[in-house]
Amino acid sequence: MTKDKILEAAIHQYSLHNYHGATMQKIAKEVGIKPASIYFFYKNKEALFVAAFQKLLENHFERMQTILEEVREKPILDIFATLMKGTVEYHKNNMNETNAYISLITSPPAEIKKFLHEHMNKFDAWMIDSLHHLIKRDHPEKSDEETINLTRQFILLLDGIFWEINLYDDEELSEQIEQALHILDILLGGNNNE
Amino acid sequence: MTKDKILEAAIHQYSLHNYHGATMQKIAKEVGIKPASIYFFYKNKEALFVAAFQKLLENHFERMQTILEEVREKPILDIFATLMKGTVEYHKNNMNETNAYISLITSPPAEIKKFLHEHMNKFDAWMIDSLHHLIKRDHPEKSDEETINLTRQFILLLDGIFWEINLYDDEELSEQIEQALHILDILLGGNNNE
Amino acid sequence: MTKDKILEAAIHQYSLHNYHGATMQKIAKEVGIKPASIYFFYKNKEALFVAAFQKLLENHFERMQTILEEVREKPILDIFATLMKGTVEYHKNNMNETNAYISLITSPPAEIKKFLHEHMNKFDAWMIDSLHHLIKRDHPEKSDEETINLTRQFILLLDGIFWEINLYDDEELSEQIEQALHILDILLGGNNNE
Amino acid sequence: MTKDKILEAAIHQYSLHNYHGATMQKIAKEVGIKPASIYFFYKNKEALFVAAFQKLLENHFERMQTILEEVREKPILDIFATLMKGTVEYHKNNMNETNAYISLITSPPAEIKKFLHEHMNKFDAWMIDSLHHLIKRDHPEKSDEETINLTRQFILLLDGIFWEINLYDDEELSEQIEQALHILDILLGGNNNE
DNA sequence: GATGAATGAGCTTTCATTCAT
DNA sequence: TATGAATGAAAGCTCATTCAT
Repeated sequence: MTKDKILEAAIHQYSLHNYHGATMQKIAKEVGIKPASIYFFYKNKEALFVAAFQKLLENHFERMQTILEEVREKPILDIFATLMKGTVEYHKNNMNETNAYISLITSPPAEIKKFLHEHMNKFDAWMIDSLHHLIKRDHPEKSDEETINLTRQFILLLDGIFWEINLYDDEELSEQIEQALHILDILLGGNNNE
Repeated sequence: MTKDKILEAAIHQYSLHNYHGATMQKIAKEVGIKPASIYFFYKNKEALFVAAFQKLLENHFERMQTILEEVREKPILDIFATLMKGTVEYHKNNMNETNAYISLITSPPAEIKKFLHEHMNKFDAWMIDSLHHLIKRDHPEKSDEETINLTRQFILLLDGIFWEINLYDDEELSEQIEQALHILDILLGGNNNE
Repeated sequence: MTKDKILEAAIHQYSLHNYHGATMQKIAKEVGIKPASIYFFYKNKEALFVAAFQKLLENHFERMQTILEEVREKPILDIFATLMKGTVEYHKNNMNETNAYISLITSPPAEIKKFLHEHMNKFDAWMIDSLHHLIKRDHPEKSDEETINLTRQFILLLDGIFWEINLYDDEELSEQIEQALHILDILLGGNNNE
Repeated sequence: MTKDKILEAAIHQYSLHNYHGATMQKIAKEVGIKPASIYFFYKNKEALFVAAFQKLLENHFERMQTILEEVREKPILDIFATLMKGTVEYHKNNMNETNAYISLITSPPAEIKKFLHEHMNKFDAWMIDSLHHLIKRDHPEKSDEETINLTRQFILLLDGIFWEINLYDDEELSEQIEQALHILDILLGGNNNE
């Protein structure tokens, strides 16, 4: 559908050139229509991007949910590993969308700020809740506080890896993931691996 | 000096609106001159921003060096804590410049890419080298491999905290820093909880 | 059609002020539109003028063909006279376009140079061929070499007259045309006029 | 002297880009000074170009006088030939100045029009007078009218050659000069081929 | 649904010029 | 003599948007 193609093109152009650089011209060209036609579907540029950003955030959320769903039967350390590697892999393969996501978070247009905040809260709550539950499943001996802390620590490490996607090449990044997983192993009490 | 004031205004406007939104008009207004005057000092917008980005990266480097210099006499865990808190504090107080820095790293203009890469390498090498040396000082019993791993783990946690500056409010961020320091404590064998 | 009117206005402004002085503003004003509208039809100023110059040269060619067509039944000396007078008359009445043509030939913009050269060759070949044929018609006794020389001599005299349009007023120019025709009369062997 | 160098640079830039394209910037650069410095010598751009054009015309006049001076002892047909070849050679070697001269004549800036007209009259009178005298010297049998006509015819052919400098390459131009000299030979009654 | 044609606003940039030094 | 610094004006051009078709 044209309306969706416009949305995707908008995200793509935003990832390449940011809001001011993502012109209606470029978006239209990517879709294969004329700029005037966009106005049939969206009132103006602002409305288009509000829609585009919402889609972007929903995509991101759904993707993380899918990754988690696929590994929830495995032991918790494997889940941690898969989430990290899955995140990296996805972002390496979708640098454009990732950059758009980062741009959006670091300098969100005023119109989307409220929506963005709600999204981040929802996402955070979901992640903490899901992981909390899974950790408990494998480590019923841990207290609630311990479990929550572990969740937070995982998220911290995941965020570290996420940011380093921008900084390191593949090999270095793999090493950093190993470091993260090693830390998680220790935190889970598995450092008695000997 | 006008030339420097233009550079600062360029960084500021870039942090607020990104490259396309940082117009010569706005930059000139911030300096208190007319747009045409900018061209006396810089050939064109691109040249101005190449200069601005170089300055931005150098600022960032110098600042980290300063922070480290001020705490190098303290024990290593304090150094870790100070570096993290110093980084967060600086960025919280200079959100504009931080956002400019993040923008620059996540979507660097083609002209600055080479310079950016060199900078990141230099910065990384300096950080690893400095921390390596300081860890050795306090923990001479650790092997080189252990020390290097520890350095990498610290950097990973620091990057996590850095990215979370964008996501969390002050209180949550403090908690995350605590988590990070707790992990580092464990990794240093501090609370060998046994 | 707007697109054609823009072309004509471009030629006119070029004839008045040369390339740098023929501003999009002035061209638009002459057409009765806004400058931005020109860019709907032509990519930029350069593209507009490439098109304009091509049209100018084609106009010039067609005009000369028309003049020749109208007199081809008359004796050769009359043809010579008509071509000369027709050229002068046209140029006197269209000084702007003539000046544009002269400007174009004396300092052609780089983009049109190739096209210009091809045009001049085509024009030259056509003129030599046409005249050659007509001279033969009236003077079958002349050798091919003589005919070709005569053609060249006519073109030389025509070029002299063409340049003198810029130098002399009407009366003096008429005298010079008389001189030219007198020479041609002699060259055709008609100097036994007494 | 700087003042003269500015003048020369102005002529050169004018020949390359016409009045509007000959910027103070470019002129200054060619001289090796800053644009502001030009204003010490000339009130403004217009004043500079009035001076430049006057110099250009004087140069042209002097050059023609020099050429004539060098050959005045030879027979008249040689003088004709030398004038023509000298003109072509000079212009071929100084295309820039020639183009400036042509530009000036075909579209003179309003301020110089009066001066230009006077110059052309003076130049014309000088040429007719000089040639008239030299033809008489070699052909005392010719009437005044014949001599004047011959002068005019020579000028006509010279103008034709002059214009064709723009149109033809070296070889074709040489041929056209041969044609012109052949005509002049006939007009002088030289090869009364019968 | 889609677009050709048009435009006001605003962008980057150049230009001639000024003036204190 | 010469220039560093500055600017008003205007250049070429882009952009979001409109509207009749």
